[in-house]
Amino acid sequence: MSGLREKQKADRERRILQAAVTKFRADGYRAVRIEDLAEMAEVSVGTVYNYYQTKGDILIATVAMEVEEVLTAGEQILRDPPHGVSAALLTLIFSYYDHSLEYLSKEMWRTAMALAIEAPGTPNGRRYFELDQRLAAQVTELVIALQDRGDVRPDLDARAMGTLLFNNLNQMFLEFVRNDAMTLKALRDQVAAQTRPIAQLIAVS
Amino acid sequence: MSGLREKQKADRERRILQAAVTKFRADGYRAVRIEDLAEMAEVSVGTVYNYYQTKGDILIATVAMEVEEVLTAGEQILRDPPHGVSAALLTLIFSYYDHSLEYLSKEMWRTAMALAIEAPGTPNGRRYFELDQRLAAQVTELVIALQDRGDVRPDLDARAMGTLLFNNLNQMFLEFVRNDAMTLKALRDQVAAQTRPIAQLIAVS
DNA sequence: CTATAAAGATGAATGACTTCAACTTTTTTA
DNA sequence: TAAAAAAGTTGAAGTCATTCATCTTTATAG
Repeated sequence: MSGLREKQKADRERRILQAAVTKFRADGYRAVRIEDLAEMAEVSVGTVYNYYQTKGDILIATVAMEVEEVLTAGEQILRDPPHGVSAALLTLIFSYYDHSLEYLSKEMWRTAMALAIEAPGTPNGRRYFELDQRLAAQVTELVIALQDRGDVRPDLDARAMGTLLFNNLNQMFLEFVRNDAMTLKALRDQVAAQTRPIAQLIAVS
Repeated sequence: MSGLREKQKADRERRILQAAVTKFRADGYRAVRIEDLAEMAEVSVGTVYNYYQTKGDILIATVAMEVEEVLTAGEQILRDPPHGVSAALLTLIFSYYDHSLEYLSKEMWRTAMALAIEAPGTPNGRRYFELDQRLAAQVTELVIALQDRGDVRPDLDARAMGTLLFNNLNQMFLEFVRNDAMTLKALRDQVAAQTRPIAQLIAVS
């Protein structure tokens, strides 16, 4: 029970993921072949498939790491949201957006989102979706916090509103990564224009 | 200038698309090989690629036909929307949903959406998103119509609200096709729960 | 310590999309 | 009508993700 095997396994998985992060960023998802990852990680092609079901799963695993960071940043904001419904919502949303391109390219986002849609049954497809759910839950949490604080009408269905706001910001992010020419500023401005009217409507008069 | 060549080209393209509609529905997108389509359309594999850039483009072309129908059905509703903001919005949204599975399976939708995200630069990738835009515009049109009729507050930014509502219904539809177990009724109920509060907020008191 | 079993790594083989150089058909020119 | 040009078709070859029977390494049993 020395755990040698376990240690070797963990190490191989780590090396494969590390190779993926590096190569995908440098050359783009498409251009990277499994063989390239295997070579960099010093394993065989077959071994890559012992750790990840598909090439897409590897990408989603890298995206998941990034989203985890985004969620952590979101928690900070939830601890003490800015005053004003609109400001609080947009601070959270913009923090998502501002983090999004730190490690991942638009191409990587596109591919990952596409994979999560196309292969919802794979473990990492489910994982991506679960991350989405956690982001949506965070937005809902913020709405509830604003309600508790007395900024938002108490009779509002916070869950429905949180989901709606998240669906909007998520869909707008999708449009952003689809369009290489679209700037982060344009994304922010559009979402602000959509979110502010809602904020006004749900705020206590 | 007999147009024989033109006629033959149009006929081949039609035969390929027809084969795609039939085969994709019957066997599923994945299971159908380009060779199968070529065989049914009585052309060679290479010829299929003279008319469509990728296998995915063929699928998107079939989806586009369906969305065109959905848009037409939506126009009917716009001509005389039901009374009440909530009822009008949900009638339009449900008409989208009810049409969606008439010819296409969830798998086909998933694949098409994934492709449109992943390959935004291809002609049919652009085409899919143009259809999305037209659907969003239709929702916006409805909001404006309700405003003109005096059902919705005149000071509301109809464009922002229309986009937001569409983004929500689109994202919920994505969740629906991602999850094979989710029923059309569950989709309707969830979207209704999200749309009604908004409807109430934007309606004239 | 040796033998047996279990777990995991390996890479050649498979299968499907996509490409492309050669071939056919249609159109234009003379 | 015949030759030349243009347009389009063809399917074999190339590429890359994925699989699987075999081999190697690690763990366990005697």
